[in-house]
Amino acid sequence: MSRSAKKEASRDALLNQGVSMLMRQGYHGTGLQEILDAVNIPKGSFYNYFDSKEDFGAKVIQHYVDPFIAQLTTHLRYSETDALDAIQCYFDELVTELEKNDFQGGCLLGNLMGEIGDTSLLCQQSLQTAVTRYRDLLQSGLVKAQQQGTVRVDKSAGEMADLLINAWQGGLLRAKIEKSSGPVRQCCQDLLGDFFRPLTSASR
Amino acid sequence: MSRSAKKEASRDALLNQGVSMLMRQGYHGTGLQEILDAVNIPKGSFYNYFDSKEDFGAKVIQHYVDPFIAQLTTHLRYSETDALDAIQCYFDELVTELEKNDFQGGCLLGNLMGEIGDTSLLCQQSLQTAVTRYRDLLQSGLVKAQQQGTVRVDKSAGEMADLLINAWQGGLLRAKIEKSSGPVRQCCQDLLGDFFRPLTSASR
DNA sequence: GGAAATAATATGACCGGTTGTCTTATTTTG
DNA sequence: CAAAATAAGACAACCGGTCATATTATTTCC
Repeated sequence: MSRSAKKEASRDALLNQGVSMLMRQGYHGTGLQEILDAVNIPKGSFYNYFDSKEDFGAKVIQHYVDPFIAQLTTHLRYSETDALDAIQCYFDELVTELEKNDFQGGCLLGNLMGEIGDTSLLCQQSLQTAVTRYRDLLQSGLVKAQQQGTVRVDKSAGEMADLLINAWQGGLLRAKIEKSSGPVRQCCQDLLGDFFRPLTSASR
Repeated sequence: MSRSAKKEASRDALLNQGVSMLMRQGYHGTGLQEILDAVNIPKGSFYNYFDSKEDFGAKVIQHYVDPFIAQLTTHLRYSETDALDAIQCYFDELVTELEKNDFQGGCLLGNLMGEIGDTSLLCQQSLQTAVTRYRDLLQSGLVKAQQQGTVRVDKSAGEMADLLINAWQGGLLRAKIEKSSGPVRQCCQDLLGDFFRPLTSASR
């Protein structure tokens, strides 16, 4: 294994561990030592990979959101006929994952927005771009669904994407303290299954 | 001033300061020393008022939510004819307050749910009861609005209360990192001004 | 090609500061 | 004066960050 590849592997291990620990214990609730121990990397090496804890946090945020972007992208790609269904399937997967983890953690973006959203400028910017990336992808999916006639067109896809993300975030917080997937399930049902639907003569 | 009244005053000062600092800097991001200094109470005295930092956090949560309950209750009381309007006015006030604070802090409940929602059982329970109190009050307002015919009846008031709270929480997080009241305004408009409205022949 | 010199990287002890908590001492009260 | 409330300060543990040193890699020279 080449030198730079090994370095990249260590970086990745730190980021992965960072995602899981920051999500569960928060930014200030997680020490660097704790993360480094978990992946067996010496303390002194940390600053070979990242400039500071704050920089690390910002990188962890980007690392966290990548798989979600990929997952949603996949769903959207292989479901050209029914984008709304693709979105629903995607969120169903998230719910399943959440249940598997006993509702721990929730969403790193939401947690960090609340904790350090206005104390760390670096992380704030990282959170902004992460959320925007996610939002824009969701918007593109909703645009497709609009074109397919499964989603109402009298509201902009962007507006609906925002609402869905916001309600999902809030639902995740509730799910976390109630230890139940009820809140997130209901939120998806209310929006994707009702509010976003086009008005037909038979509806409601 | 009686002895117990003075003690109560110190307790209150600590709780008020706790609300403001925990909201802005988070639970782990705020030290007891910092809070105590701000209200000029010696460090050694802290444990005369609270059992531990965790206990303090739980009490701060309850202390935080009280004014919101009172504020919403007032709006609902003095607006027997239009409960939906009362709810809208209430949220408008919240938006104004948020703008006045330059979008800092957000909601203590949301922030702490994310940060310590599944690491501190004590705070988790406190968060649960606080959110439930708030939700139930909002639900009662929506029931009134349903009876007044301004809110659709084919969805339960509880379901809508949950959705509103969740979307509001998410919107607050977005507002915080975008430094804009857009997200929360839009969220209120989408739900109170559209989704919750009864279906009339002229709508949409 | 092999040895010596040089550069680059990895590391763990250590820094000043702060954490939450507790024991001990002082002050206040009835 | 006894009892209870309050304050002081010590405590060990931990924080993020630094740095001299040890290890490894690369280049230079014969």
